[in-house]
Amino acid sequence: MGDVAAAAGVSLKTVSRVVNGVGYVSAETLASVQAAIDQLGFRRNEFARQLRQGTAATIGLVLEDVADPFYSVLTRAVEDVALEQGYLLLSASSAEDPSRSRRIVESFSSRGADGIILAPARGTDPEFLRGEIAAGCSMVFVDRPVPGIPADTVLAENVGGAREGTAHLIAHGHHRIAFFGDQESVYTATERRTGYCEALEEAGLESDEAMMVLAAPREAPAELIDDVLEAADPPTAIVAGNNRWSVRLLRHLKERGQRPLPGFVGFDDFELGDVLDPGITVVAQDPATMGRLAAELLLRRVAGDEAPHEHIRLPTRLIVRGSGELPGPFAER
Amino acid sequence: MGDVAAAAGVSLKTVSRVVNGVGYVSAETLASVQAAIDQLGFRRNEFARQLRQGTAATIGLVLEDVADPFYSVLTRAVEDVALEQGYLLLSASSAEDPSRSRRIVESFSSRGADGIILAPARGTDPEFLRGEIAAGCSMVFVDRPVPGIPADTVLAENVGGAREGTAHLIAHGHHRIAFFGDQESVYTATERRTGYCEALEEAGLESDEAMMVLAAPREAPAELIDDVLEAADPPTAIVAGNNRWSVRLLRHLKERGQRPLPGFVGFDDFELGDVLDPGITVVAQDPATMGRLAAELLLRRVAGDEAPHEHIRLPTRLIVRGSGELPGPFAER
DNA sequence: GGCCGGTGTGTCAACGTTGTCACAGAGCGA
DNA sequence: TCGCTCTGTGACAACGTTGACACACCGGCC
Repeated sequence: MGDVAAAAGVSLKTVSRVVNGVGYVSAETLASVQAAIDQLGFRRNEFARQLRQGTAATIGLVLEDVADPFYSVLTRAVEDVALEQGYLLLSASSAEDPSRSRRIVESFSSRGADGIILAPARGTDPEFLRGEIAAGCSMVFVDRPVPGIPADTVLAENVGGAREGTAHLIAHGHHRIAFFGDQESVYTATERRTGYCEALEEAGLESDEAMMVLAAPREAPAELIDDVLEAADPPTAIVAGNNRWSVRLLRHLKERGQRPLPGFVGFDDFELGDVLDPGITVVAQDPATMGRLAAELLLRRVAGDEAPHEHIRLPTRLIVRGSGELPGPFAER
Repeated sequence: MGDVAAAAGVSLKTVSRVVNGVGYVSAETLASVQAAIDQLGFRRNEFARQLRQGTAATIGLVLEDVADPFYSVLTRAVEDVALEQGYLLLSASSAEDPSRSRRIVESFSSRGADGIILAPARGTDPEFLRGEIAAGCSMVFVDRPVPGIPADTVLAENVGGAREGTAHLIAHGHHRIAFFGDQESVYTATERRTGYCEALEEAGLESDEAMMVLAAPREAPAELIDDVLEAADPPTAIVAGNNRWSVRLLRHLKERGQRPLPGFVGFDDFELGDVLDPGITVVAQDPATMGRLAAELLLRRVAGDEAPHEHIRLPTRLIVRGSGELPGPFAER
């Protein structure tokens, strides 16, 4: 900036005014400064600006894995909001590892993130997060909350959605329904299992531990699935607790050549679910809206909004495509 | 840092030494400084550090759309390399819009990105990129190059892969094969079409413009597809130029209830391609390796590696699953 | 004429860190 | 004893920007 000032024969401050478009600058001064800027290829040094201003117009996004379509769609929505409002977005995958997640949050926060949208990994230390918030880094939780932390949350209607999906199978004549969800320590997994159990109970059906698998879909051994499918009293229908489990199970069923196909309802939609035959009935979430709302909420906080914390529950939507309507043994006709 | 120094009764510089673990500090001084740091919850201000050091240990990643599974997997791989080497990753989707892409690159670069991995949007101004590189921001192009720019590239074997996929259909008795690819201005689209044309030519088949659609898969009207499928001399097989087109076409074929199913080979693998019936034969790329190699290459450049630019071509792999082996009218038996 | 607000420009300090230099004591070999 | 290296610490400037403040000029109004 000094060079530009010298070239244009003005003071540093005047160049600063031109660059930022604030304050009074005469037309001719402006022109000569602009010319000097263009000629020298000057670019404002953001580090110095950030240091001086104490802010970086940056937000962070930490979620389990960008390669998961649920999160990648959410990421894109956050990106769009951030770009629109002139914020830079930092993002990283926690890989569901609390220490990696913590490292990421620390690095974002020390790099001046004004706020962070966080899908907390299971086992995240609440005290740590509390400290970050106290240090001035706003937080919005998406997909999963951390109980007792003063922050906004944007979650899906996990219990209600899973209840509806399960009830849908029951209504089509299934009484013996298996549930496959993520590890017990994952919030959404237990919420959705709760919804599943509620639906069974409402229908007067007994829930059976042997019909519930809670494990990481990527790591669960195939035997775990076979144990359920080949139980003495096997299920006639399946509820998948997330899109990873849906894909895993559908692949497994195809490999087994399972016939007749069990009734199937997946939580969270996934690509090609409509193209499979039968189409896969799902309880769809809306990751794009989730991301957009979280980003807008966070940016409001960053801008100084002190209103009470919001706890948004996004409704789910049952999309009927065939697999959830395969008649069970107790179907009316 | 001043507060810590005061609390520990030492100079600023000594605190700096403790924080960075460089230089000589006596055990007891270290202990008292550490205590002061912990007590005050001190965190180094990265802005000031960056200003002083002139670097931010940051790299950027700009691609078309994180919500596209190809790019989301690539992103995850880049993330992992960056994290491993202590770099922060900035990433954003260009939405295939040159001006958005440019804005993103500028913002990354002015925020001190030491280098950028770029999947250049079609129509990206080479002069602009040249300027960024001259300004000290290393670049690695993934998926698509920008001709004439001094930078490393990591690309897929587009021509060879498409040729192999098309030849595979021909070998199974198809002589009339349609090609659906991205807009003509997209590098990979024309490369893959070239491979497709080469395979036809090698087999002594005539290529027919009416059998080639080059359009954005999201925006192409359904009639465009129907025009091809319902041509006077309709295709018996289809090559899809990317995973977006594969999904679009498979959905379209299902909606039409098209029978018999045309032979089908997709460029780039996609989730559930193996679960569909028949399984979808694809020419698979390896986005994770592409991302990893690009990130490693970029970090080497950032670290000062001045070796000649590398131009890596990642091989593709034909995965046979059924749709590409449906016999065509000229099948031998 | 004196005062005012609007316009245009410059000086200076400060943001928080780290590299350079300086200094001082201890240990040691010549 | 001198000079050397190793250890431990501090003073100070500099990174490039911007906010606070000061100043000077102009036209208009009482």
